[in-house]
Amino acid sequence: MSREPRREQLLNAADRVIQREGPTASMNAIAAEAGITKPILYRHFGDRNGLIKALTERHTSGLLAAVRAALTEPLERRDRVEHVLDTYLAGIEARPQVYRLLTHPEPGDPSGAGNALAPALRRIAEEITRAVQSQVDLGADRDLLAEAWGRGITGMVLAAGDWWLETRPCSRTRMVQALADLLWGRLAAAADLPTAVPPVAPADPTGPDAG
Amino acid sequence: MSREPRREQLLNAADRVIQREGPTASMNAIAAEAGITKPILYRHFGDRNGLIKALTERHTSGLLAAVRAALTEPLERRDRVEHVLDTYLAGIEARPQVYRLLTHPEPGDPSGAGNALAPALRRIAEEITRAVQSQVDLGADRDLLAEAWGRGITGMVLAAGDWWLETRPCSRTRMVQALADLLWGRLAAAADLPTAVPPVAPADPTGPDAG
DNA sequence: CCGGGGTGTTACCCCGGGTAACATCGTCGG
DNA sequence: CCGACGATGTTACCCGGGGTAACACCCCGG
Repeated sequence: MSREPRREQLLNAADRVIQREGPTASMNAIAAEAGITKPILYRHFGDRNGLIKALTERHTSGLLAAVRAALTEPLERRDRVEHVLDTYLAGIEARPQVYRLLTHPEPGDPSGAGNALAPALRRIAEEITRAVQSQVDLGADRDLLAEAWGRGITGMVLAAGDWWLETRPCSRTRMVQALADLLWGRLAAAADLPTAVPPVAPADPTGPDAG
Repeated sequence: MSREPRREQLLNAADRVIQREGPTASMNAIAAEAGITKPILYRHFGDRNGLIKALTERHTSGLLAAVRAALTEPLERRDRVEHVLDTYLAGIEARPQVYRLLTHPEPGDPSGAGNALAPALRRIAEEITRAVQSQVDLGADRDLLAEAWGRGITGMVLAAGDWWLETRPCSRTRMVQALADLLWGRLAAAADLPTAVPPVAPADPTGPDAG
């Protein structure tokens, strides 16, 4: 029997374990779930990273395709942005554990690691960059701006989405609005609040240094 | 001799090692750098997390204080935002390894882990939230918006700053401008590019061939 | 019958976090 | 002076996880 079908089975098992235990699931646990032992996993995937990569590749494709589609939707720009945001949030909402796997960079990878954006997210960032470059007239700075914004927007949605998933402070729709408003310069446009604090010490209920 | 001074020495050693090897440095390595062995580290810090926490606390205080100061600078809002962005970028530029330690969540922490924002960054996010709440008139949604934006902006700067540090595509000043422009709604305000691509065909970096 | 490519196993190595048990030094109190 | 305590430090070990070596089975085509 060709190797592919088995690979799929093993990936399914890995998926189940990670769904259950999160991205820190051990190779032993995954092997056990598949009803086998470690060396087989290593035969198929080389090392843990290979397994994770194969696993993320599967899920990434879906989310990435959805985002890409949303990015080229023929809508007003604001609506299109909202659509993209909603697509991402809906994706992470649907399967949180998978989402964690995708967004959480593998710890054990010292190869120029430490990147804030995991591979899957980097690809989303690239999509955004491409979309901005091809859709928005930004003058001479277009390349720099598109790249910086691609990363920036992705990081923004990552962090905000993470918080939203954890605390669920509002509906998805409202969250989409909040983020789109930020991107739309509402922070810049809003009026100043009557400055209650001169230059020093605000009355701070929580206390600045919690020891 | 009281315990504090030794603690400081050990933290200094840990600092040196991490400066050299990055956040993945082992406890053995840190102990060796300090000229001692592991159990002493554990006596002082409980576990690796305790060590890391103590270490980050030191560095966080500096960056956090700088950001906090920048957030309350008596400037035009745009200038203040730029000042905050510049403060952060300058901070991570000065000591990249420390920055990685601060921004990279500890992998082995299963306690509600997986958060996109490491503790140090979460504190920065809180500062931003507080600043927005107290300075900007956002109407009824103020709390939700301030919280979401605090996280979002932090994540944006994290991801974009990360990319900037790695690839150095431009000066710090220019990067600050790019991010401030994004926050100022330049993405929303810019004109559409003549849509050269109907539904198919990938983006063309040499310029859209408008037919 | 043989051989190769798939399946699987047990047993092991290495390394890193974490701990137990033991030895030493200096200072304070009787 | 002596003992006790609290710090210093040590060696040696446990555990668990990634990763590998060596061996065994099973089936199919030549």
